[in-house]
Amino acid sequence: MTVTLADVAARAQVSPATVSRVLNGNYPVAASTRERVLKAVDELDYVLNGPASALAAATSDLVGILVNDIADPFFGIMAGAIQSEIGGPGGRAGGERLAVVCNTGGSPERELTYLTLLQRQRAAAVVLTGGAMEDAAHQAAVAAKLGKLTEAGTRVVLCGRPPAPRTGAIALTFDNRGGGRELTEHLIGLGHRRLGYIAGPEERTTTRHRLEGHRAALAAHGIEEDPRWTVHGRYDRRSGYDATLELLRRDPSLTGVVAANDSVALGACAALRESGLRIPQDVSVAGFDDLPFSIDAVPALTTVRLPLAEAGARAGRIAMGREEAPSGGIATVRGELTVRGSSGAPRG
Amino acid sequence: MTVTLADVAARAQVSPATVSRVLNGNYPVAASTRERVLKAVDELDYVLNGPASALAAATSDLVGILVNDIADPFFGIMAGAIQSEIGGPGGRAGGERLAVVCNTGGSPERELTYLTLLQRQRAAAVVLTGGAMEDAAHQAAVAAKLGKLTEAGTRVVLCGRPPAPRTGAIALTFDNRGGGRELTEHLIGLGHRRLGYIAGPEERTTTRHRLEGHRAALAAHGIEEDPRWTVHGRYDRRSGYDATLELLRRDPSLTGVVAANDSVALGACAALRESGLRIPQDVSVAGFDDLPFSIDAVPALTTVRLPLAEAGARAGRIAMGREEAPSGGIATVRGELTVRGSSGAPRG
DNA sequence: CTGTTAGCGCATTCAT
DNA sequence: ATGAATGCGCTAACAG
Repeated sequence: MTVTLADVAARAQVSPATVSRVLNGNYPVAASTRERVLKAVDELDYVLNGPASALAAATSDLVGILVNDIADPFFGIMAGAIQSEIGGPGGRAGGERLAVVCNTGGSPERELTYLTLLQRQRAAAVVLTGGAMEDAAHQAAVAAKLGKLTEAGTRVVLCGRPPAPRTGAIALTFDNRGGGRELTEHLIGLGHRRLGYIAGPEERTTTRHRLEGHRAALAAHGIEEDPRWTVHGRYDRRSGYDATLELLRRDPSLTGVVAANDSVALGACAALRESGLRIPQDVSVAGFDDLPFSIDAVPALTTVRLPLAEAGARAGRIAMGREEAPSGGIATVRGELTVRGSSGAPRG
Repeated sequence: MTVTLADVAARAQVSPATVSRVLNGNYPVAASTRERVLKAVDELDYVLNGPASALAAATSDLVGILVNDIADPFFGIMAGAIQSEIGGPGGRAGGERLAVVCNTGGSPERELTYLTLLQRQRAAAVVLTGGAMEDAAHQAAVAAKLGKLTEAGTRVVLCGRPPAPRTGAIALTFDNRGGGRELTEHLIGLGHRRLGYIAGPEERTTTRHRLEGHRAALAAHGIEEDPRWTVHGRYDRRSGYDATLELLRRDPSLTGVVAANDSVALGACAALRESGLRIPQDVSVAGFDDLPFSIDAVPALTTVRLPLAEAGARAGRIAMGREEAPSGGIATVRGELTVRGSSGAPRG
């Protein structure tokens, strides 16, 4: 019923081994026989059995990419760049790898389960993107899992994620702290002294680092922070909207709102506008990431541009062994302060 | 070196068969022995070999989701919904399926290659999202491939894509034509007679259907279309920006711009604004899809809301056999006209 | 350059 | 309820 390699061999009048060799292309085969084999493959409409092949060769062509939220372009852009370098269909790499993205939805359990599933499949490589959860138990579990993966020969790369020491994983981490600091310093430079901060979910490295950068800037300029000025939420628009209303309620005298990311900033803008406040005349707004839509906000968002596509591409190349890993296994990717219309001098 | 099922069996003092049975859970096993086995699994830190398992069982737990552009939330939202229903980690389905999304980048070759790769892996199901390429040869090739997949027992579901007759694939198609028509009728109702249209890439079903709806509306109201009023581009912001400038150059008297989707509409807004035109007082703008950011445009975008998450979830359930397929294997999902501030009466 | 031989690790009959 | 035996389809030595 289902066509096997043996069928192809019979039709091409060669041994199964020869068929395997022409299919894998990593062994010398006479041009004439190769053609005969290819012809038989075509005629029989044969497709290689992936599991059988993986079992026999003890390796697979699966490459996993883990993302926290596939609906968020932040991850989509990275994932797309990684995938294009993995070389799957149409990629430059030639080999036909199955680059697949797995959506954890920000859930620790799912992250771990996906890692196990990928381990099961004997994945060739795994790339984890975005911030990590800060729960100690979970971090330990992930680290253990990553250690096992690298030990088993799976290349593991972290992209936009803090390093995982002693796991063998290569890390390309974003300088969220530095970016956050630079951004807030920009606002302080404009004269702001009363800044609200809409943070991401607690227990996330990205959230913490960006917030730390913000606070470092305030401290460096002798500005004492009011506890009312910080609100935690999710990384989405709605969260920014709600949090901004809350901030306004707590302290109407704020002259600026710094958001965890661009989506949150967009929600903040909406809330301010609906509250009858002008941006930036009454309140300045800043985001983070510089996603494509940020330039279309009105006014355009001041933000920190993260080279998501570049970082993803590099992570993909490293995962494929086509680029050398950074020395020490860790490289820091910096963001670039991008000033646009949403930030200006404070009122009054 | 690597732990196998046999090792577990030895440690638990049972036969390999028994270990297999407790792991798969679809066979009666005494509670006491089950515990012993599980304990051994835990102690040895055993992970099932996916390829071996798939080979022996002749089925795999892989489910593929094909998207045209993973960086576009249009696809991200659908993919996320599909994945959550597939039941992978944390999904409601219980089973541990590896739901993976593959990014074709809109390339026909990649689409085909991914399909082949998934076929190789003996995927349990495949969901194809978004519009299809209209190249006849490619469509035939895809149809043939889908036929083989369903024939081999892989469930194939099309989500937001036209039906593929005689392939055994279930289709949940979006009513792009109806949505496009309704949208343009809304503008005509406001008094518009000179409407520019920024279409997506040619040779894409989505592009054609939306454009056909637009033209049907014009025809129904006796409006003759000027060939200068239609421009083709990509489904992104930049394309909308460029196309709008081009439209303005060709005919400055246009009173409205209808865009292929929301991202394009955002670019159109930017171009209009930079040209000193007010929205909607000077020119009305409309998008399609109602992606999350559309409500944050200034003014908020008039668009057609597509229930992406709902459709994706349904597609996922059908792919898992947890929901009955629509009668005839085809269901049409309608969009909903969503009027917001970007559309108004024409000037003058 | 090509054929032969032996498993890869597991799921499944068939027994018991 | 459990064990023993067989083979899934392929690749990797090893010969020649």
